[in-house]
Amino acid sequence: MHQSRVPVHPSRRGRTRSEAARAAILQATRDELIANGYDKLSVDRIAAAAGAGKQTVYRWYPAKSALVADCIIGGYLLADFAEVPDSGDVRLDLRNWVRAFAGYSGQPGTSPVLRAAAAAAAESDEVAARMYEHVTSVAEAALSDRLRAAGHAGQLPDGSPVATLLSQAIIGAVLYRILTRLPLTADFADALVNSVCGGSQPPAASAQLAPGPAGR
Amino acid sequence: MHQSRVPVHPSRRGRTRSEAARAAILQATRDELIANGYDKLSVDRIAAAAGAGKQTVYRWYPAKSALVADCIIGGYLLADFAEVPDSGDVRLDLRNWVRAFAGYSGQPGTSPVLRAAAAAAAESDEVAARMYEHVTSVAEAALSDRLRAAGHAGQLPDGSPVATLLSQAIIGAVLYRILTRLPLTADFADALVNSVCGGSQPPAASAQLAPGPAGR
Amino acid sequence: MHQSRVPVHPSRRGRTRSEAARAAILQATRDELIANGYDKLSVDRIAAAAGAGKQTVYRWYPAKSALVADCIIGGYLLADFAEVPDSGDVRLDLRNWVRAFAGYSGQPGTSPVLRAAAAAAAESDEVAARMYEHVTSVAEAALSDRLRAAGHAGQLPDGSPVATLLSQAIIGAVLYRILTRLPLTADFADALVNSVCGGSQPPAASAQLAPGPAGR
Amino acid sequence: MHQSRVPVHPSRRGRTRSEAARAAILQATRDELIANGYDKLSVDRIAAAAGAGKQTVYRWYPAKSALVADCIIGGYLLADFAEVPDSGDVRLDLRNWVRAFAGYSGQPGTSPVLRAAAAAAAESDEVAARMYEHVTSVAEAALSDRLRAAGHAGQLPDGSPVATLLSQAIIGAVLYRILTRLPLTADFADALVNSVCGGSQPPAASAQLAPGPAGR
DNA sequence: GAATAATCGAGACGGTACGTCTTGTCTTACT
DNA sequence: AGTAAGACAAGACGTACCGTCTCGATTATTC
Repeated sequence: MHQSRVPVHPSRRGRTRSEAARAAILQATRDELIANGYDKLSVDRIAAAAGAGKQTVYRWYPAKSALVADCIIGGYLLADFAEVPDSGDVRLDLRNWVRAFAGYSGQPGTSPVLRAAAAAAAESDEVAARMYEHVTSVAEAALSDRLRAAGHAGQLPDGSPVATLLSQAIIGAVLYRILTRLPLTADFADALVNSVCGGSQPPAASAQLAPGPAGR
Repeated sequence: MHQSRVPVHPSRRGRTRSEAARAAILQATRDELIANGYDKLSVDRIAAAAGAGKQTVYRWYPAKSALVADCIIGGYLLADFAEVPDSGDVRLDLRNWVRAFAGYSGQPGTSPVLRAAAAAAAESDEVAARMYEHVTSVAEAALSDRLRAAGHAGQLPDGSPVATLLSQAIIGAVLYRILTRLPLTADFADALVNSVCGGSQPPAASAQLAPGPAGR
Repeated sequence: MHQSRVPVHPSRRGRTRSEAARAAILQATRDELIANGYDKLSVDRIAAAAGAGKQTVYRWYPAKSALVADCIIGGYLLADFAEVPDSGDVRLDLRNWVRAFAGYSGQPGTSPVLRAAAAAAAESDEVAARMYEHVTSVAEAALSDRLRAAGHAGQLPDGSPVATLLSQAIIGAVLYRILTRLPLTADFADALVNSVCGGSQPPAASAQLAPGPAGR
Repeated sequence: MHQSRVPVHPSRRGRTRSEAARAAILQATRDELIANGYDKLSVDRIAAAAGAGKQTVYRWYPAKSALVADCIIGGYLLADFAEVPDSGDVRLDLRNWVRAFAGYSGQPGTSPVLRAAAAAAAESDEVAARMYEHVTSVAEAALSDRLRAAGHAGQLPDGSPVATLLSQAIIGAVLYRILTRLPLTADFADALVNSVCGGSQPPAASAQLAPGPAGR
């Protein structure tokens, strides 16, 4: 997948590429995505909305799917969930992370874009790889690191595979609910963390948590 | 979503709709899906391969996504994972279920189709609802029932929400690995179940863990 | 071209064919022709408008073009111009014939149908043959007979070829003006007859005729 | 003194339209027309044969009938019959003109195209107007001019209407024979001119009519 | 009368073409 | 060289129509 945002030679012959055009294109892509969804995306419409020529779009991105991938990767779609703070209480931290994501996904226009990301990943191996590399694996690693630390601290079963698989289970559950249109509520966040981390949860720590009934 | 396989009035006026044509269309869709993937699906090609006219395709299905949905729902794509046998050992049963799915997804042509299902669900609310209703919610319920039984048996934390969320976490983890192209191996199956069900602790430890948590 | 209006065996087994249906089909064809023109003709619409099934249409007529041909031949389109009365004055008789045709073609809905006849003849050799046989050759013969009689009477140059060619010239001129949308007025009728019969016109006879300025 | 130059295309922005593509489309249309006739014309086939996209066809021509019209107007179909030479003998000149047309129409592939022109004109008012403007009215005017000159020379009845109507009668007779599939022979050409221009009357009769010297 | 058979309206069928839309490339003139 | 505009080849879309086939229902004739 082509990606050369920074010119190799800062001063080269001819007109310099317009970052403004690129930003406008990504913004227009996001708008189109929210308005029409992934399958109705039209490069013509994006270019027109961005006030750019089609060639400019294709100069930056080799294909529509790459454009969508960059739109997501470039932070135009997903806020940063690469950080899982360590407060000492892993369940609290995970809960907050999932709650943050749930809150983010509840903002208008966000769900269509997340589903577009899923659709793009489903359709193209390259996009999937690129998106995994820059987005999901980052979140997965952040969760995994936090879980590993918790394992060392005795809050959870120790071991790298467990941390990795739990991370994937958490992200997967979120993904599943996005695709099935099940709501991502704060209650869901709590219940999810309680469930997947609940097996070895010390009763004391359990008491600390607000149980809040899980939405379906 | 259009769906009228069973005539409401057994004595319709015109020629009866050909179930054979419908079956041929679904079969051709499956073949196309395996060969080219969801985004390259062509109704022209499907109709030609099925020996059907395009109008016949559109008489049965209003859009490509609905066709794919019916292809999956109709059992043309997903073998039956609606059953989770109860051997008494929930971890064993879940492991076997995930292993079976992993093995199924490893068959040639299956992954593209599963990704197509994800893409179709991502693109259309209606298809997502229809697919959830007939496919994923069925698997989810099967897993959930088994987990609930395990909760009653004291093998896992009790409570309906826990069973539901663990089911979604398991399905979600599988979905996540399908979309990210991470391999679904038997080892993955084992590690996933161990992780979300509280590690591979011996039955004694298991008994230790589940004294009946705080409610639900 | 298939044509079996009269059953070979007046009493055969089974239900008798409905002449009412056939008449309704021709009437609906005429209406469609006037409303939409020849190229927009739809057998589906004709059948629906006639309250008939498509098969009934195709039981009577092998194809759309044959239907149009029969519609015209059967008198649903063209009134009878097979008669050229003989008053003794050939110019007067021709003038009246052309005037009658001009008047007929000026009736609402007639021109589209005449043009449809031309289009049908242009597109199909069979239809052209059938239409020539039943319609134009009849008119041509009627004109030709009258002209031949005039030749014998010394009013025009004698000879069969002259009569035939003049007939074709008269019909052709009318056809030309229909296709080019030039108006068919009474003045045109007079001027046409004066022009093509004018070469050997005795001055006395000329004075008898109202010259009336020819519309273009 | 400055002469402000106005470019024909005052700086159009995008790629210039390809006249080559247009020519290829017209050529392919002509070939299709000869091969299959007007009603079997397929824009898909034309585009494929021209090596052009369908959109390019529709960018130039709004509909099939307009394409056919341009094909004819552009000289791809009708050789030039806009000239009627003046040898002094009007019957000779007309005879030659009709003979030339008869010869042209006898060439293989010409008749289907002429009938297509008639069908296109019959089906569309716009096409009829366009075709009359560029093709038939030109021929009509050429004949008319020659006839008017003959009128002034005393070879025929004088008067503009007579010239016009005779022209229309000649073209109409030719059109009639094309649509009815009657052959256009040299004999027909001679007989037609003789008939509409007052028969093959002997020079004496001719002298009677035309006081001016008829000869050369 | 009962059986048989051709017709009827209705409408699905396999095909073909339509005219539109979209993709990714290419070609203009302008900056 | 980069840019906005937009034409280009290719090909899928969803609709319309053709002429055929198949329904259940409706007349007729023949047994």
